[in-house]
Amino acid sequence: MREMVGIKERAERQISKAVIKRLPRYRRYLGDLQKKGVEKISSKDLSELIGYTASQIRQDLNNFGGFGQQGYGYSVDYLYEEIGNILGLNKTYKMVIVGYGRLGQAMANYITSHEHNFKIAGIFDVKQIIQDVEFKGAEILTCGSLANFVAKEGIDIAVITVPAEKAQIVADTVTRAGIRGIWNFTAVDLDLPEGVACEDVHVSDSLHALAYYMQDMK
Amino acid sequence: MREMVGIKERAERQISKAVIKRLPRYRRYLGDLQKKGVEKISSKDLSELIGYTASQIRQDLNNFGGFGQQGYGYSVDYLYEEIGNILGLNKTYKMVIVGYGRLGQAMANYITSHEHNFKIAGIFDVKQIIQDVEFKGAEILTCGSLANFVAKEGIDIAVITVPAEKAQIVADTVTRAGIRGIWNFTAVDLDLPEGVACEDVHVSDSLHALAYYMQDMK
DNA sequence: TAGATTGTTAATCGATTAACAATC
DNA sequence: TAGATTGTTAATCGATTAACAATC
Repeated sequence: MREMVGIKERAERQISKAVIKRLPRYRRYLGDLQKKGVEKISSKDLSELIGYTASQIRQDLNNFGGFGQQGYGYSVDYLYEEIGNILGLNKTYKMVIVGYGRLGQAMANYITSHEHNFKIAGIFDVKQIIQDVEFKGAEILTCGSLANFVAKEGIDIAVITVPAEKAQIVADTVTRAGIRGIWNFTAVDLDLPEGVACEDVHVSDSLHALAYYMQDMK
Repeated sequence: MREMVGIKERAERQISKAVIKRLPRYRRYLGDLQKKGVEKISSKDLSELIGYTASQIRQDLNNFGGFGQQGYGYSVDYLYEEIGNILGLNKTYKMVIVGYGRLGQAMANYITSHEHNFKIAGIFDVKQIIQDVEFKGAEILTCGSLANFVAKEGIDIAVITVPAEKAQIVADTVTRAGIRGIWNFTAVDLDLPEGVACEDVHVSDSLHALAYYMQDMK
């Protein structure tokens, strides 16, 4: 009886943000190893590579299951795959990019060439863009049709690369249209309803942290 | 005697990354309040705005000094300024952008229009770029002249927006030329000597974390 | 089998929150 | 002055590290 409570608690205990932030990094290093043809790795060796303690690596992974084998280590292929599954990278996601300035273009490029689980279904901008009217199969449309497009096409993620002042209104629009995730590149913390996931890429905050650490240096 | 040890320890104790990451965010909210003409704010009210506990806000700030006034709260102007000082935003920084693809262009735009403490002194790319030969006063040059430029101009920060494969070699180049900080946009963890600060903007990791949180939702 | 290395529990460390005396 | 709110100490909570039994 006590054991069952323990198991239940584990299953329901929600994983801390710190752990989740480390998962893509593990996966990245495993991908590199894979490319080098490495077949297995121990938490100790991975630790030296990635810079977390072996203990932390094992703890992190065991939040989700036992992926290793005693006396052997972890299969690189298998662990790469499993971390992908944990992250939800066994699915594909339909995206819209909202704001097709240089940053929007950069992200469109990046996603199509490097993130094969993420498909750009549409690109939106206030301006009707003349040249480059289609981006590798994705339509480029004006913002007026955004809500409709998201709802009709069942878009999962909106990439917000508009000027900061327009970020919230875009978020409201896509939220009402049923978006499930927002990838926010503006220097604004969006106000979102429950059930909409959001990841912020606050470049400004990052730059200011860099300035801080540069002082420390000298 | 015991007290002095206490004081010394405080002065030398290094502030945790978690605290530093929150500082730009505090400053951002204070900037917003400033624009709205708000003159003072209590840790309680700031807490409601920003989503950290009042206790945490006071703890964070008191790592660096007592910026408030009992019974009153914090002066918005003064605290904004002080956090800027803590972050090192009372100085200006000379930058180079290395890699002038769409992402490099986006960051050049962003920095010149929003980050007035950061000056782009030069932009570098493998290709000799014909049109747009100068970017608001910054020269656009080929990578061959990068090392020389960094050393001669006394560049503080290199913004690395090249393809991942070239990130480390660029880092080595600017490091040898005496750079003090690197703002890294590639999906690579750079190997850097002591004394060079680095901030990573790993968009891929961010996107994969988003995928994770979307599962949770539904 | 013996050696290696995991999975997991226990110990430690650090960060967050609570509480309250100091003081504006 | 009385009320408000900080600065700071103490308590709590959570995350990381250490240790080791399980086991391949």
